[in-house]
Order: sequence, then C-alpha cells, then structure tokens
Amino acid sequence: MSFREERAAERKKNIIKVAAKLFSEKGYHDATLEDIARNLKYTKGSIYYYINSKQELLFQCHELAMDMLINRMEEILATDWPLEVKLREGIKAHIEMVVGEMSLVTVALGQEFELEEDYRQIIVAKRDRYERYFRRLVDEGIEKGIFRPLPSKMAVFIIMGAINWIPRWYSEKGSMSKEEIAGFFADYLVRPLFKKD
Amino acid sequence: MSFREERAAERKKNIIKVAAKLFSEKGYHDATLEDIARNLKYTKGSIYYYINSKQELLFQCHELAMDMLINRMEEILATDWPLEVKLREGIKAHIEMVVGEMSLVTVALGQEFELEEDYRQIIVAKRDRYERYFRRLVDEGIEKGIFRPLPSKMAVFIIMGAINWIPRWYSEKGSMSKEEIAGFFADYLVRPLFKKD
DNA sequence: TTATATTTTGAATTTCGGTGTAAATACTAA
DNA sequence: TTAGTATTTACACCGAAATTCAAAATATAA
Repeated sequence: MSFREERAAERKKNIIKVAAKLFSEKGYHDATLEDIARNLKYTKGSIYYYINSKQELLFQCHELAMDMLINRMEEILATDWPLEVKLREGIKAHIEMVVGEMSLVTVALGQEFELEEDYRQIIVAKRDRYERYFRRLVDEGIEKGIFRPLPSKMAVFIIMGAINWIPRWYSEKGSMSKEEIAGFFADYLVRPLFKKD
Repeated sequence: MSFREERAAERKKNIIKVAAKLFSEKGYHDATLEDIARNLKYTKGSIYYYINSKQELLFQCHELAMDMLINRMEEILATDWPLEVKLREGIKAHIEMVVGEMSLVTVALGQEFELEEDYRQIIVAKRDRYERYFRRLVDEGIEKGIFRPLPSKMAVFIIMGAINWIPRWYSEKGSMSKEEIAGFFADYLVRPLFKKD
C-alpha cells in the first residue's frame, strides 16, 4: 500500500470511529454528517471523498465491531484451556469489548435495524458465526457430561442478551469496575449450565 | 365518557397500536406518518386530529407498554405466593408480554433514545419503578437466606437484559413455544440466585 | 519550478416527511 | 330536517439533512 493510500485508510478509519461515537450517542438518524464532520474538523464534502454514503458508514461500524468480537473469540478458541474456561473467558472478553469500545460495539448491537437489507445480511451472517462459537462450546460441554443437557441455543441467547444489554445501563461511575462486572456476569451466566453438585 | 369520546379514544388506541407495529418493524424514523395512515386507511391529516405529534405517538407506545408491564407485576406482588415463585412468575409474565405484544414492547425496549428528553424521563421513571419490584424480591430472598448474597442490581440487570433481548431473535416459527421459552428462562435465570445445595 | 494528481471546500440541489390549515363532508341530537 | 359539531381531506409550507459538483487549494513527482 502506497504512502497515500495508507494515509487515506487511516483517515477513513478515523471517520468510522467518530461516526460510531456519534451514532451511539444520538442514534443513526440524529447524528448528521455535519456533526461528524464538525467533530473531525472536516466539512461534509470532504467526508464524501472517503465514503460513498452515510449508510456505508454505519455498515463499516458494524463490520469493524463484529470483526473485533470474532477475532478475539477465535484467539480464545485456539488455546488449550478447558472448555468451561473458554466459555467464561469468551463471556468476559465480550463484556470487556462492550464496555471498552463502547461506541463501536454499541452501534453494532443496538442499531441493527437501521441497516439496509443487503448490508444487514452480511452482518447477521457474522453474528451467527460468532454465536455459533458459543453454542458449540455449550454443546461440547453437554456431550462431555460437564454440563447438564439443555437447549444450547436458548442458553446462548440468554448469555448474549444479558451482555448485549449492558450498554443500556452501564456507567463509568458505577460502583463496580468493568472487571468485577465481567466476573460476576460470567459466573452468574455459566453457573446454571452445570449439573447440581 | 360520551359515545363519541369513547369512539375517539378507541381510534386513538388503534392508531397507537398500528404505529407501534410500524415503529418496531422499520424503526421510528423510517416509519412515516404516511405509512401509519395508509395502514389505517386514513390520511396523514386525520391522524393529527387524534394526536399532536409523531413524538407523542412514540411516547404513548412507550407508556402503554410500561403500564402493561407494571400492572401485571403489581398483580403478582399482591398474591401470597412465596417470593421465589413471585420472581419466577414475574419473569414469565414479562416474557409473555414481550413475545405476545411484540410490537408494543419492542418499541418500548428498543427505541428509548428516540424519545425527547421530557418524555424520556417519564418512561425511565416507570422502568425504574418496574425494575425495583424485581430488585426488592431478590433482596428479600437474600435477607431470608433463600438466596445467596450477591449484588441484586446486577442480577436484575442480567435477568432484564436476557429477556429484553428476546425480540431480537424470537420467531413464531421457532421450535419452542412461548411457554416453554418462558419456563426455560425463568429456571435458568433464577437458579444462580440459590445457594448451592 | 512546473505540471499533474489528490484532497478539500462551500454552495447548490434535491428529496422527503412532519406539520398547519381551510374547506368539505359526515354525523348527532333536537 | 336542520343546525351545529366532529371528522376527514387535500394541499402547501417549511426545514433539515444527504448528496453532488465545480472550483480552489494542496501535495507530489519530474
């Protein structure tokens, strides 16, 4: 990649980040391109030099967020940790991305229906893939007799739902730290999978 | 209430329901008043005879949904059931409203940030009240030694999050019925509250 | 330095949807 | 039947926001 292309890519990424921040703060529709431009000290016009439409911008936010989640999960799966640890770590990783890269992931989680159909399908496919990783862990646990038999799909929906709701209530000022929250969630959500002891 | 007033109220409620349906399908912004009017075989203009603004319409959706949830929960609290049963029934009731009155509750759960500040505060207050009912049940359980000590606020966030996420994946065609889902969720989500046995 | 390619600007254009309103129509009660 | 009120229609206004574009500014390479 040439010097110039590189810089252009850099800028584009920047635009996406700022857009994500505003989308998550005000919602897709209320965040105008002028807002985004102002935040970047650009003009509306120049943003169009880097992107084709506002819709594409939203899509890129989604894609970046999903890729981050997927990559992290694949790292965890590649380890040789026992599967219940993988599951716990997967949950914690997801939570940390939700509260860490707040704006990016918040957009991806909360504004799905703003995406036009073509874009949406791509994102939904990625999310399915991501969820399948979790489901497989649960299924393996059941096969091995570590977990009790139950519909893994539902269990994963519960886990994902609980986590994905976090941006709705989370505040930096809360009495629990990110890590404490992640720990508590992982424990609470994995516990019901085990057989009674 | 006179005959006419009654009919007017009836129509208004109808408008709200149809609006909720479209808001939940396409999002607040993409559902235009013309859409809503067309669905009702009205014209835009006549809708304004019943409401003052699109924003008000959204607000009414929220309010109706929250009131339904709160009322049901208060009924449950008024019984003499043991508290862990109340909790389970509360969860089941919430789930059944989420999947039953899908559109209405979906709007209330998913489109909070579309509400203007004044309206939003009213809704947030109602939601807090509703959540407090759940939190109190958990706290009582802890006091009585039925549940293990844990931050009830977090536990309720997990419970609410898992449930409120349902509209994102639920489909009539799924392999589990509403009731089965409600039962499974209630079990999965309450189980971690108990002490190990 | 000069020619060429890239980037930025700012204004102009366009589109769309919420809202206001005056006139037309339908309904109710006497 | 009729007067008066409730309801509906049709249309126009208006602002907001996405997008386009031609010209200006800037950077790069020869």
